Amino acid sequence: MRDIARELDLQGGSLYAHIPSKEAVLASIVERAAERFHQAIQPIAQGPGSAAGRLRRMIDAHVRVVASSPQRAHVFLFEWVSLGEERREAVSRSRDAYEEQFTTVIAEGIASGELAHDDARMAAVFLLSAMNALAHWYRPDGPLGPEAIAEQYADLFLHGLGRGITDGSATATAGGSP
Amino acid sequence: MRDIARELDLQGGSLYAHIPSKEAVLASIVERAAERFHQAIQPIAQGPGSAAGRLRRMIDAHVRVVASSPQRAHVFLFEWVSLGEERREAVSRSRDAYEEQFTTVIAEGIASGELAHDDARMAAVFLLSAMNALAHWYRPDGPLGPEAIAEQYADLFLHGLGRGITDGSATATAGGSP
DNA sequence: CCTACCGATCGGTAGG
DNA sequence: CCTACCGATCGGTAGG
Repeated sequence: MRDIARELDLQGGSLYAHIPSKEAVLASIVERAAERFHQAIQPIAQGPGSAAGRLRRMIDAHVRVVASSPQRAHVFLFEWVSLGEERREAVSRSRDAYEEQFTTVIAEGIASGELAHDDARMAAVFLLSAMNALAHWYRPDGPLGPEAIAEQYADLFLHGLGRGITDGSATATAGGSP
Repeated sequence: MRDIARELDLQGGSLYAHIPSKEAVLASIVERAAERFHQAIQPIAQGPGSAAGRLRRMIDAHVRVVASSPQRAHVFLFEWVSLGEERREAVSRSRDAYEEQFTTVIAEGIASGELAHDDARMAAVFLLSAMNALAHWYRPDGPLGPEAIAEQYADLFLHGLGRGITDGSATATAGGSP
């Protein structure tokens, strides 16, 4: 808190003229970050298009949000556990709803025969786990931009490493994306 | 530290008759955990078998190590960043070597034409990210055991969600594993 | 928004 | 391994 105060040219205690508590600040950061993720994904998940196509765009959107600020993403994705019980449970519900968007699109793809797997929720957890780890290692000055990472992750998720029949959109020479 | 002391029926300060510092204790936990992972994976990676077969067994081994103690895995996988610079860099090298085992097997599979992807390292990061997140959410009393999770993760990694030609070992009714 | 301060807790040490 | 304690730091508050 004293670091934050210094950054604002305030004395430590003076912060509390503006905020109720340290936890409230963390909660605010977490909730704003959550909103960014939801707003990026929702229109795609509930919009038109094949399941695979929507997943590809959802992966791109999610990766972009993480890459746009890995620090903020880290707070949302990993530091929310430090909130008190009440707020932590609210965030937990919000995260469940977010995961559900992925699960639903995957389940739709499975139901239509477009995709193949027997546990849509596990597939969603697998995908989100891989994407969220980006907040640990992504560096804006690294060799790969968010679009390239998103494309590779989409290829890996939709096609794996198997030498299956591809639909033509993936595992190519890694060129233009969505 | 006082919690640890209490658990040992000692006074807080008495701990320091046995250990040099708090960081040394963390380092010890991290290094022992690292060894478990290495020992589980190395003989498989460098042993015989097809690349896909070895990956399947490496995934099973890694998931089992995480599931055998999610807490210990959490310390190794996520809390090593709190170590001082010197020890942190040593752990970082150890983690790179571990990742490299996966990268190598994947690259071998690509070289032989058994697997298809153009960036073996990214594929390894993708896989390890998904598996390591288990340390966040795996519960021993959950519905899925480590074998079932490992099998699903191997299917997802090797075949994705696409409706490609399967090699017969995966995406079946989810029965017996390696 | 500052001054001045609170009680609690932290990792760690001296001396026995 | 205990007693007794160190200096530093923590989130937060009273009173102006």
